Amino acid sequence: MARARISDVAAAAGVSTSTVSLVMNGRVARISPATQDRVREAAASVGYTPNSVARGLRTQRTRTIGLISDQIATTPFAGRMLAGAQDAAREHGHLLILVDTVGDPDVEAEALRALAGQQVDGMIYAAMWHRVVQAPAGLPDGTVFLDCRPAAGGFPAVVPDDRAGGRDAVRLLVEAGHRRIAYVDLDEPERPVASGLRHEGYLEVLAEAGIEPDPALHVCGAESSAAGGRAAAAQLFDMPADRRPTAIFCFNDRMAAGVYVAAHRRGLDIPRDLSIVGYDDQQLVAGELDPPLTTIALPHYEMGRWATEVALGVREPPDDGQPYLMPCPIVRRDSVGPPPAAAPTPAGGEPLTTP
Amino acid sequence: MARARISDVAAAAGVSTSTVSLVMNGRVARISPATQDRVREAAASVGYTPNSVARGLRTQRTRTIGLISDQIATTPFAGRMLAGAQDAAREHGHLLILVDTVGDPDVEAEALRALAGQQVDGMIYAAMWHRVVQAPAGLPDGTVFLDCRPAAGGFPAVVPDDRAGGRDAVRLLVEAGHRRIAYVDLDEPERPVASGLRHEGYLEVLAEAGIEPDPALHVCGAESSAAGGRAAAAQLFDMPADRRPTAIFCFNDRMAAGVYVAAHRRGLDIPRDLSIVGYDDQQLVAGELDPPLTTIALPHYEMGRWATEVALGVREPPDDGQPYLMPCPIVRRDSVGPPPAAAPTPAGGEPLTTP
DNA sequence: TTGAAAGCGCTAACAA
DNA sequence: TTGTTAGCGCTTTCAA
Repeated sequence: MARARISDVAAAAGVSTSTVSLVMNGRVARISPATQDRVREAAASVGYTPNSVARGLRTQRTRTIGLISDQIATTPFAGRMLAGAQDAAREHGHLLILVDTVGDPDVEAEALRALAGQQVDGMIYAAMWHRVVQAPAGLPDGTVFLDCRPAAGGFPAVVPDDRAGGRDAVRLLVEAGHRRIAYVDLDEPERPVASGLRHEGYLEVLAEAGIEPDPALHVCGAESSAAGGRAAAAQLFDMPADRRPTAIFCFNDRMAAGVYVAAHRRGLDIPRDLSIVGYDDQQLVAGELDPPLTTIALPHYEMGRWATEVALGVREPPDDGQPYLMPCPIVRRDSVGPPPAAAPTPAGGEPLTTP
Repeated sequence: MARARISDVAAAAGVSTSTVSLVMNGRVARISPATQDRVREAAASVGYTPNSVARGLRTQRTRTIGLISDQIATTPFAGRMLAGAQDAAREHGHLLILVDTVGDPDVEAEALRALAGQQVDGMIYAAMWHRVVQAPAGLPDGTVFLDCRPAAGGFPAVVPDDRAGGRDAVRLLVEAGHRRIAYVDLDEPERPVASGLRHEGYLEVLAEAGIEPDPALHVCGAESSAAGGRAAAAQLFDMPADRRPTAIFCFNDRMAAGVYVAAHRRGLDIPRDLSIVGYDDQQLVAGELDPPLTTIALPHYEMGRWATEVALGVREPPDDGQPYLMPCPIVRRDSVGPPPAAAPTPAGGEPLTTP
C-alpha cells in the first residue's frame, strides 16, 4: 500500500487539498470546526503523514539542521554534545543530520556540499575538544561553532569557560586552606587552548589570595593520560618536604588519576595528606577513583543545546561577536580536604602495591 | 545571491535543463563531449549544487538514512557505533539523520513519523547495549536492529557475539595454564543478555578443558561498576587458599577495575598472583589500568557499519532470519600470566594504600 | 544528440 | 469558509 498523499485525505474528507493543508498545519482560523474534524478523521483513517520533502521543496525550509564534526568516535564527550544538540533540535521540531568528516578536508568539503544540497535550515560546526579552527570555505552564514572558535571570528561560537573553571578549581583549594597548590599541566606539541586558560585561572586565584606562584609547582606531563599525570606528580613528590604542595589542580581527570597512583605509591592519603581537583568530570574516571574526585565539569550537553538554539534562531549569540563562554559546573566529591597540620610525612618511597 | 538552479546552468551553457541533469548525473552516454564540458564549466561558474530536496521529491529517494536510538549520551560506546554507521553512510553517498528518543515511547513514535516524513531510504533502530527489545509499531519494513534484537524477530539485526567472546576470554586463561577460573558476573534487576551469554561461553570452555565448574567461583556484583567488581572479588579472596581462583574473567572492564583494587589491597600482584580478563575494551579503563587489562573488545564500529550497509541494501543479512553475531576481538595486554606455582600467598588482609 | 513537457506532493496566492 | 491554480527544482519519458 502506497503512502497516503494529501489528495487522498482530501478525497476521503470531501474537501480540497488546500483545506487539508490548512488543517494539518493548524492554520484553522477560517475553517469550520466541522470541516476540521472531517479532515482530521480522514487523515487518521488513511494513515496520512505529510511528506516533508515535498513540503521542503515548496516552503524552502526543511526543518533539519546539519552538524558537521571532525571526530565523533574518539571522545567520550561526543555523546553528551550530540545529545544536547539533538534534544534542542527535537524540541523545536527539527531533525539533526550528522556528518563526521574524520578530520579529512576533502570529506569536509563534500559534507558541506551535501548538507547545502539538503537545504538544511541551520549548520553547526563542531569540534570534540576546545580548539581554535580555520573556518572551511563554503560554510553558510550563521553557522554556529560548537566547542571551537573560528580563528578569524565572524561566526557565533560556544566554548567552555575554561578560565573561570580553572579559577573555581583553585578557589576550592584556597578555601580549604591550601597555600602550596600545584598545577599538573599538559605539555603536548599542540598545547590545547584549555590548558593555557585553566592555567590563567589558576594564577588569577593565587593572586587574589595573595599567594606568590612558585614556578616549581607548575609541572607538565607529556601526554593527557594517567601515565602523564603520574610522571608529573612524581616531580612534585620528589621535592623537599617543605616545598612540596599540599594540593594539586590537574589539567584533567585522566591526569588526576595518575596523580592518585603516584600519591598512593608514596603512601599519601587523599585527601588527608593531599587534596586534588581535576577537570572534565569524565565519566568512568572521576567518579570511580578512590576517593571520588572533585572536579570541574565540561558543559558539553549545554553547549550542544546552545549551538542548536542559536542555529535555529531561538537564541541570540553575544552581540560583541565573541564566543559564548559556557560555565563549567563544580562537581564536589571527596578529594579535597584541609591541608595536613604539618607537612605530609610520606611512609617512604617504596611502591606499596608490589609487596 | 540566491542559490543557482539547474535552469541557471542550462542558460549559462546554452542547453536545456534535461541536458544539464543528464550530465550532472553522469548519464552521459548520449551527450557529446563538447556539450558535457560546456555544462560542467557552466555549473562550476555559477556555483551549482543540486537541490537534493527537489531531487528527492522527483525520484522518491532521498539518500538519507535514519538512525533512531534510545540513549546517545549515556554510553561511551555510542560514538564508535555512530561513527561506523556514519562512515558507511558517507561511503555510499548517504546522509545520517540521528534521533535520540531519550527512551520515551512518545518521542519514539514522533521520531518515527518525522523520519517517515523525511522519506528516509533506510532505518536503523539502535540500542546502546546488547538487549532484546520490543519493536515499536510503525517501524518500516527492512529496519535494521543495531546492538539489539527484536523480541519477535522479523527484522535484520546485529549484536555482539558475547558467547564466543566469553569463550575466547576463558580460553586465554585456560591456555595460560589456569584451572581455577572465576567469573565475576553482574546481578542487576534486569540482567543484561550479555551477562548470560558470556557465562555460557565460560562454561563451554571449562567443559572443553575438562574442568569441573565450581559454583563458588561464579560470583556477582550488584552493579556494573568498580565498586561492584570489588565487592564480588572480595568474596573470592576470602575463600580458603586452596579453593581460591588463580584467574578471574570479569563481566566487563569496569568491574575488572574493581577486581584490580581488591587484589591490590590484598597484596596480590597482577598477573603474577592473579590473572584477569575483562570485556568491552572500554577506553580510559582497560588501557589505563596497571598493568593494562587483557580484554575482549565490543565491535561497535563494525556493528554500526554492518547495520548501515544492510539498511542500504549493499549487504545481505543472514538468511536464517537470526541476528548476525559480530565477532568480538581479543585485546591482549598484560593482565594474564601463568598461574602461580603454589597457591597465591597474600601479604595479609590489611589494605595497603591507607598507611 | 538534444529539447519539451509532465509531474513528484505540497503550500499559498487569489478567487469564489 | 472553501476551492482553483501555479509552482518549488528536479528527473524522465517521449519526440525531434
